[in-house]
Formats: sequence, C-alpha cells, structure tokens
Amino acid sequence: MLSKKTKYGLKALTFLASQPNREPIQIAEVAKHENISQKFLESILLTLRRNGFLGSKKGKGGGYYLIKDPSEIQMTSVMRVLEGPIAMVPCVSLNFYEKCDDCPDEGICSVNKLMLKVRDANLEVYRNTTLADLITQ
Amino acid sequence: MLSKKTKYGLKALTFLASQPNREPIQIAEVAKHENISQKFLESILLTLRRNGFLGSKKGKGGGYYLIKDPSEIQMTSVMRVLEGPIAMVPCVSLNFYEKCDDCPDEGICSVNKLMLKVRDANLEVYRNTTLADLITQ
DNA sequence: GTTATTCCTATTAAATCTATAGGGTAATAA
DNA sequence: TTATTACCCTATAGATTTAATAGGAATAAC
Repeated sequence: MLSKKTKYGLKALTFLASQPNREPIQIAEVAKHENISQKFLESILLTLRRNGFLGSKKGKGGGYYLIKDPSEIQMTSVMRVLEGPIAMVPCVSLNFYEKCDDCPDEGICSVNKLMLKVRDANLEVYRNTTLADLITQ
Repeated sequence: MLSKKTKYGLKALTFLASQPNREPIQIAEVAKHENISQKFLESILLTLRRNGFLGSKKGKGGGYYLIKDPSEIQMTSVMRVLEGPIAMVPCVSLNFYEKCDDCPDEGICSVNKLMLKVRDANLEVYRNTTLADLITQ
C-alpha cells in the first residue's frame, strides 16, 4: 500500500506545479484544496523542502513553492524521499542495499529473483515519469 | 516492503516445486530448510492450501505438496493471496477496487495517474512469471 | 511590536505485522 | 485398537510502522 504521506506529498507537489507562477502558497491553502490534515501536510512539505524539491518563505505572504521545473522532477527521487526504497526487499535495492539475514545465498533465492524483476519494472515507470506528466491540463 | 508472510510463502512454494516428486513434505522440513519459524509457516501453508496451491496429507508420512505444475502458477495469483492487492491504491485495483474518500475526481488525480502505470508494470511482471521461472536449476 | 506564517520536537493513537501459545482433529502404522 | 504423527484452528501478545496531534519557537512583513 502507498502511504498517506506519499499520497499527500504527490498531491501537494502536483498542486504547486500547476500554479501559474512560483509565488509561495500557504500550507493551509494546499491542505484545504487537497483535503489533507494541515499539521500532517506541514511535516510532509518540510521533508520535501529539506530534500530539495521545495523552497519556503516564512512570515506574512510566506508559503511553499517549487524550485525546479516539473519536467525535471523524476518520480524515482520523489518516491525515494516520501515512500522509501523502491525495491520491495533490501537485497535488491540499489540505494538501500542490505543482505537478508535469513537468506544464505541471494543467487539462488526465488524471492530475490522475482523482486529484481519487479524493481526494474517500477524503476522504468518512475524514471520515465516526471511531475509534469502528472498534471492534468 | 514485502511482508515476511509473502516472502516465506514464496520460498516454501519454490522449495516444494523443486522437489523431484510430489510426495508430501513435512512443515518442519520446509521450515528448517528455509529458516522460517515453524508455527508461522504453518499458517502460511494453510492459506496456500485453502487457495488451491497446495494439497496436504495428515498422519505419519504426511505433509504438504504442490497440486499444480509450477509453470501453471502465475505470480499474480500468488501475490494476491499472500500479499493482497497488487495495486498500491484501491482506486486503481482490478480485483479490489474502492473509491478514495478524500479524492473528488479520479480522472484528474495525479496519484491515480501514476499508480495506474505502476500497477500495469507490476501486472506485466507477475503475469509473465510463474513458479517454474523462480526455481534455480 | 504585532501579526501571520513556517519550522521543529515530542508524543499519542491506531493499525498492521510477526510470532507464539496451546490445544483440537484427522489420518496412518503397527 | 492404540499410539503416533502431523495437520488444523483460534486467540493473543509484542513489535513496528503509520497517521495524526499538540505546543511552541523562529522568522518576516507591515
């Protein structure tokens, strides 16, 4: 299952990307427009800012805004920041590799074999989809 | 993340599929060979039997065995039984469709748009992979 | 200085996953 | 028939993760 964090984060990014300009938009406005708990969204937007997707401005007239062109934001990076590893098991993860402690040999592991295919298929989708592709005209 | 239930279930299926014949194999033997808690595995094998993947024989000399040819067992059905829906959100699920309560219109939802692609990519993998493909010769 | 807004930490509530406990039931061999 | 073996089933506890809330600190505009 996709976590609500990722779901909300994607919706927020899309909303910001669909703005006519890059003026700061308040958290409250995003939350209202996308039906998201404002406090929860607050922490999500913070994560997105810390990871280089958003800029922010404090005080009156402040808010969040995209700092890249939507067509330059790949879903691979968005998913990794919000949802975590793209691989379903650590032993096939490119960025978060870990050996399974219960598995003596990855080379003959059926789970490894299947999840490698799944990872590649997902990567293919995420690499070829940018934020710009998700905006409905 | 892939649940341990699915992971263990896949390993058990592969182990049973790699047996030279279809004689019953005891739970204890599967558990030992695959480093799985026997009690946990017990419930997983039960699920697999109820869903038509395995047969079982009680009493002395009993155990579990495959009742289909490994090449006829698609990963789509295995994953649905063990892991649940293949889709990451209910609004793009083929077998478990549900409308998102926070989303007014799926047609213009960026999450829906992205997860549709992901679902299709995963289905493609699962449909084209059978248990036979996971056995290492 | 007042107001509006983001920023940050900690905590709680709920849900899910993993595993264990403990026995019940059926089949088989002798 | 008796003992044994092994599957069958339910309940529950512990651990982890997720989702959301609370409360205030810092910053900027006016």
